[in-house]
Amino acid sequence: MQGRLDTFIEGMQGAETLDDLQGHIIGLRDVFDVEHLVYHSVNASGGQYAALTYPLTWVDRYLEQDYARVDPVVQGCYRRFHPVDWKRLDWSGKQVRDFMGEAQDAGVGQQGFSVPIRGPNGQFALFTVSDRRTDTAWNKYTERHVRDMILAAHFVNQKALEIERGTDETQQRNLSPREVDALTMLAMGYSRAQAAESLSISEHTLRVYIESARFKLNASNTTHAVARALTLGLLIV
Amino acid sequence: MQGRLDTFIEGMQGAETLDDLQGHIIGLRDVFDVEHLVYHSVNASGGQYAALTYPLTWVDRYLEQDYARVDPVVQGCYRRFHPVDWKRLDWSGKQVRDFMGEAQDAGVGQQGFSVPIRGPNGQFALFTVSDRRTDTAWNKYTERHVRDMILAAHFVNQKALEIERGTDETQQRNLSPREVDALTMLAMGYSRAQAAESLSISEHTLRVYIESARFKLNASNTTHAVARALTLGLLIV
DNA sequence: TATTAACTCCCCAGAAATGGCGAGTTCGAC
DNA sequence: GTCGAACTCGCCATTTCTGGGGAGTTAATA
Repeated sequence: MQGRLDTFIEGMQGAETLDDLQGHIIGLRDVFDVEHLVYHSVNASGGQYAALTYPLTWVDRYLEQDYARVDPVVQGCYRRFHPVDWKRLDWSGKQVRDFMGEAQDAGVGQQGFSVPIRGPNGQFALFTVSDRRTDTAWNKYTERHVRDMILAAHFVNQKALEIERGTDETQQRNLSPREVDALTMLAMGYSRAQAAESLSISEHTLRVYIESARFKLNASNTTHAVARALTLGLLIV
Repeated sequence: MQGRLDTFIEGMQGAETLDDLQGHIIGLRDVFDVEHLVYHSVNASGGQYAALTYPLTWVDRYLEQDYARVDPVVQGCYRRFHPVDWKRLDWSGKQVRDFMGEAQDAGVGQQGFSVPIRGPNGQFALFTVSDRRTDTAWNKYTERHVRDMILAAHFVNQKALEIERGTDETQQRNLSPREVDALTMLAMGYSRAQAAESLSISEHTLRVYIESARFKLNASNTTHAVARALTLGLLIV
């Protein structure tokens, strides 16, 4: 496996389009010897991109129903750092059970293992393998291959970012230190008056920072600006 | 190396305090056979934690001068996904050159290679190795060990998160679906009126959601509530 | 079935944020 | 040495939020 994965990563470097990547994902499924393999990226601008081996009808259904808001895999990985076995997630709740039922019917294996991946500007992606092995076989399988999956997740995401924006480096213009300060205070719950006092500047100056930050972030109001700054990883609250 | 890294990762699982981790970091330097090795995390609560082999005087100086705002390694990694060789970073600019001079004097090797790591809630960390090898030797070294460094970075960060908050999973407070909807709309920049229309409810109802969310999140105003929901990973914008 | 939580609706007054006007200093970079 | 970008200050009118009341319906769960 180690050798095949290395070969795969090298081979993937040639990919230049998202279609190429989709092809590699299918190849990767064989390398990992599982039934399904999914790479799904959500960037902070709301754009989604997926390369996967699930049936397309299920993908359509998933998007149409906005199942990402229910899917325990997405919700669980979003608040974890380390990869997680689907069995460890919280599957209680009516909506979730209904969702799971549908997913089973659609042919998604009952076993699954997902690796959360995060990139600059609040990018979030998932690398998932799923299968029908028994619990014991699956435990043994995942234990043996966690590291391979972490690496595969990393390189697939790196390639996807590179394809999407030409490089994996983002060209976002930075907020000035004072703009960061201002938004940080607001994110901590201070009112404008309190924030201004905290920073020892006039409330008006504070407003200038907020507005220029709003402009840079393309935000329509203060809350939006703070939200964008947070999801872009610009604030350390 | 592969074998020694595996052993290291297993050994590190026993670490229970940050001091333990510091010890492992020193051990890891030998595994990687470099002069310095640094793990530096900035968690979402603003606390910083570092485990490293640099001289402490340099660390103090770095913190005191808030050099993270200047350091091209931090700045560059912050907007990249893939690990990066220090040579590829932008070292122009007066402040940066001064900083580099000081770093050299402090004994930081001229060669360096850093892996950006991101966790839930905007956590950001760096895993860095630095050395004094020649350019060619360093290129060969980094090329051979990128994957090892990615894995080491992952597991060190996972351990650090686990130590810091007991688990790598962030705590969930249950906002109701409508509360999530409401905060999501606001985080996307909608005004209350627009959000209410989007959700097909009266503006007043929307207010009820915002206020109950504010209460649950212990937030002092709408912006704060949205910020907290985002950093708690409750919203996927 | 009982109970809890979520969901939905309405009014008013005071507090806070926004939009639009302008202006001077300092610092590093080209 | 000019240029741009960051930092700092003020006022007024308008819009938007917040805090304080109260109340009925559905859906899940114990």
